[in-house]
Amino acid sequence: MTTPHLSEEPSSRDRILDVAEGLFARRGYAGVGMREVAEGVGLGKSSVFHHFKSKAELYSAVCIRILATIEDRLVRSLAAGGRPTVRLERSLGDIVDVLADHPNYARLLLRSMFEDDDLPQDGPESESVHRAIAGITGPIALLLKEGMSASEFRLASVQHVLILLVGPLVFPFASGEFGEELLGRDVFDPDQVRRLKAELIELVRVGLGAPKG
Amino acid sequence: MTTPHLSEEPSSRDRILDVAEGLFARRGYAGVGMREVAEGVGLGKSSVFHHFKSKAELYSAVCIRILATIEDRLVRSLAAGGRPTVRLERSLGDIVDVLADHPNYARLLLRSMFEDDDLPQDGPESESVHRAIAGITGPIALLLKEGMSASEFRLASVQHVLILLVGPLVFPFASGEFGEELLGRDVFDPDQVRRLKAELIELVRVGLGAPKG
DNA sequence: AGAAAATCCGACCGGTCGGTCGGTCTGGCC
DNA sequence: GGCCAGACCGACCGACCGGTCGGATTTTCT
Repeated sequence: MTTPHLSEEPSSRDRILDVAEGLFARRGYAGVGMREVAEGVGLGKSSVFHHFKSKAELYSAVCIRILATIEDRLVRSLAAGGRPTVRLERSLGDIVDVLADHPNYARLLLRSMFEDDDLPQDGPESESVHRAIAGITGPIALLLKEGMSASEFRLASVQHVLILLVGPLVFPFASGEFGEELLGRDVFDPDQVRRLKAELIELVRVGLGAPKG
Repeated sequence: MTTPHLSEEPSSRDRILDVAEGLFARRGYAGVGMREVAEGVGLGKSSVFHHFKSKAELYSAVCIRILATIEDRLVRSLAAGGRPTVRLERSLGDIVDVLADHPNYARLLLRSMFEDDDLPQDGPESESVHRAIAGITGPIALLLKEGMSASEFRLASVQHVLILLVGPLVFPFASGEFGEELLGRDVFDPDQVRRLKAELIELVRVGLGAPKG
């Protein structure tokens, strides 16, 4: 890999990831051709295969980069301390910020959850994806459990609440036309993001029976 | 179309829809070939094109059938009367039942929300899909508004709450491996469905500040 | 300078894609 | 009988698919 000459434009590898991320988010794994990715970057198709040895590997790399970004933000958000209610609200808000800052993320993540079928089932990169997911869900599960133990949240099944939380967190930013039609505005409009975030946090806070954070 | 000789097995058209529904749900629009659909039904590819003049039309037909099923159930559920809280809980529960009874539905619906891109943007069948969606979201929005006016629900932005509700309703049943790993059990296991439904309704009821229904 | 390594490319491969075509077979109708 | 409409099929089309290959070009190291 060529060393980027100090604060230069991103490497070809990163630009491939950027283009692929957008395309996979819009059209899904099967709907995107490597030729298309290459043209988007301004390279020949063979050059893309030089950086990623298969389409599946490229897809995994895109997913992993997204998951790592979210996990990183989540870890920092949780480490900032506070009561469970405070930490939960801050975490949810921060994840919303990440999703709102990167319009591709929510779609791609949702897609990736049910596109296991046409991907290498047990490759080494699939392992990385699983670890990254666990790195996100794990801490949140712990947080929920802690909050319930401390009687900040009402008692409930942690796993079921967790799987219920993913939906409202991710879906709005993946909903595209649907959400736009429902809100009458672009979902990624800063004002809509703000209101969506507020309503989400309020719904979760009240829904878990937590005190005002 | 051959007249089905009174209470006979489903027509070829319906069997094509059944097969296509499963395939589209598992692998998405671009990931499914018409040849594959035909083989699944036991017909030649040309025969499938005889019943649906294009792949896009077949996809739309599958979506419309699903949306119609849900809308039908929702309308009946809402018509059964009761206070807003009661009607909302019953509606959510009934929709969960539909999604749990048809494992393809949630995935296909979620997929269809962000696969607009590679579909005929403004065809006549896209119109039908939009009407069907409006037939589902509209009544629920009304219900939310009514409940807030009657002070059964806390005041909030109806649109934002509505878009937040879609996530937890649909996502768990589309989550596949992810949900299975999180719960340790198949999401469609009757026991899991029961608990998921209960947690969802509780989360929404409490989250909207509604009294016990 | 010159070798080695990284990057890039055009041409090509077998296979599959959505879709079309001409035609067969069946059952109902006059 | 003759006729027609609908269901069905195999063969085919051009385009595109993921992936490979040999070689050209550039960068880096010594």
